[in-house]
Amino acid sequence: MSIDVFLVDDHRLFLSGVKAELSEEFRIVGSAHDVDTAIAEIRGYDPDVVLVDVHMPDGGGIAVIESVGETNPGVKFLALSVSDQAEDVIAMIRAGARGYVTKTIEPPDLADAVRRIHAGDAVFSPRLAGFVLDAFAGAIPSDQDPELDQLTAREKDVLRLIARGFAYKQVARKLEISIKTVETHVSSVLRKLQLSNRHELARWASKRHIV
Amino acid sequence: MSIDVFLVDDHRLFLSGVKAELSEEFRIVGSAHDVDTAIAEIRGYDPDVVLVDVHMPDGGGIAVIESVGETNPGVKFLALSVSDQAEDVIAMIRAGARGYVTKTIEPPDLADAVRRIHAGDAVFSPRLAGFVLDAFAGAIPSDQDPELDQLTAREKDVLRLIARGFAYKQVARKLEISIKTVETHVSSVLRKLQLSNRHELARWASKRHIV
DNA sequence: ACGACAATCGGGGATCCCCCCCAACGGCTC
DNA sequence: GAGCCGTTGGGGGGGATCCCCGATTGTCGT
Repeated sequence: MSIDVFLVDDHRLFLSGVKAELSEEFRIVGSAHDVDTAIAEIRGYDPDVVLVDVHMPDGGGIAVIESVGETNPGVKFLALSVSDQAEDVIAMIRAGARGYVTKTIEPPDLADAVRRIHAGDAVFSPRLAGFVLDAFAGAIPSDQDPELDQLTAREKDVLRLIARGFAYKQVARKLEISIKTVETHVSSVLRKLQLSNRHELARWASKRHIV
Repeated sequence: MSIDVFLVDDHRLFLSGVKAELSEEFRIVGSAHDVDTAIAEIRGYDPDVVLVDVHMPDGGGIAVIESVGETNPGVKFLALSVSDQAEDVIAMIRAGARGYVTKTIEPPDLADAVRRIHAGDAVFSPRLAGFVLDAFAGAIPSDQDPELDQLTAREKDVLRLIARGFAYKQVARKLEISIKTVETHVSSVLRKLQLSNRHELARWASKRHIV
């Protein structure tokens, strides 16, 4: 029941270092130092976990994750990089990586990370954890705004549609009421929320993720 | 150099179970089974890690995390709950928890989680990891949209201001150009992005986090 | 030198948005 | 029943937006 691990890194020295450190505990089924052979070999071996470098020629780790992900959805990826840049982390997670650790990691911690990735965990270096948490927290505010409570049900209906960019006429048609009624509701909403026009209203709504 | 842990759970049986399992490895400096005493005692003990239940009377874990977070920013929180509902996870992370695990966790894994939380890691149950990753991936698209490349520099300037809710007149004043020029740019942008009016444009921009 | 294009500006007109005024109906509370 | 409020609708006016037409300047590449 050992875990099959595949390594991808364009620095061969680093590759052999990782291999040496992990081979005691895991079965290293293979390794590659460029994107194309990595994709081909991972498809063949179908390992449990792939450690993949972020920055490589010909597309980097993203290309590997996206290509393999389509054919071998069971393979889990752990990004391993010198970079702790937000955009790199985001890009890898978007591509489908289940974790991201920097190369400053200690060998025992890396082994632990591989185990956790295989168990289904998400793994991030301590420094990146806070960043990921912040982004996650900002992702879906969604809580009840007390300001929304001052609005009546119908006003909220109108607000939602206005926030989506519909013209008064379209809102009227969707709610099956007259344009004049839509105007009345919008006026009430603007007054209650202390806004001056529908553009500010749309902005107010988008900031609150009311869509 | 042992880790000081404080426990908060309104179920005393569960509380003593956790205490029994963790007391070998960690120093359990105290525990509480309601929100108010939890807040008071955590402030006094200033532990390294607090295990806190999500659902409790008088505000639940959120109240504990938010109150203590203001006075003792060094305290790290691990949410421990029977619920794996997305809204619970989001609420706790927003409050300031550094991790969230379900109570189905095995004792050794819980001990491991406490260690990782203390080390600065973010910890999530395997089932929650995918959810958190998805939310994170959606949080900041931010990558280069190929559609943005069709726009000229000036058009993007105008787009940014329109997206912020400014009227043409205000955009004109800010960019020190005529209203007519603003209209021309907006028209080009609308045509290139296949949108029909400035409201859809504002929405298009807000979805892409162009602000 | 010529064409292509970005950026600037304008006229005119159709439509949309915003804000006043107003009023009717139903439901609720006092 | 009288009053309050939500929801519905209307008139009219002034400003904002959108699209059609046009134009000039400057830069860049062939």
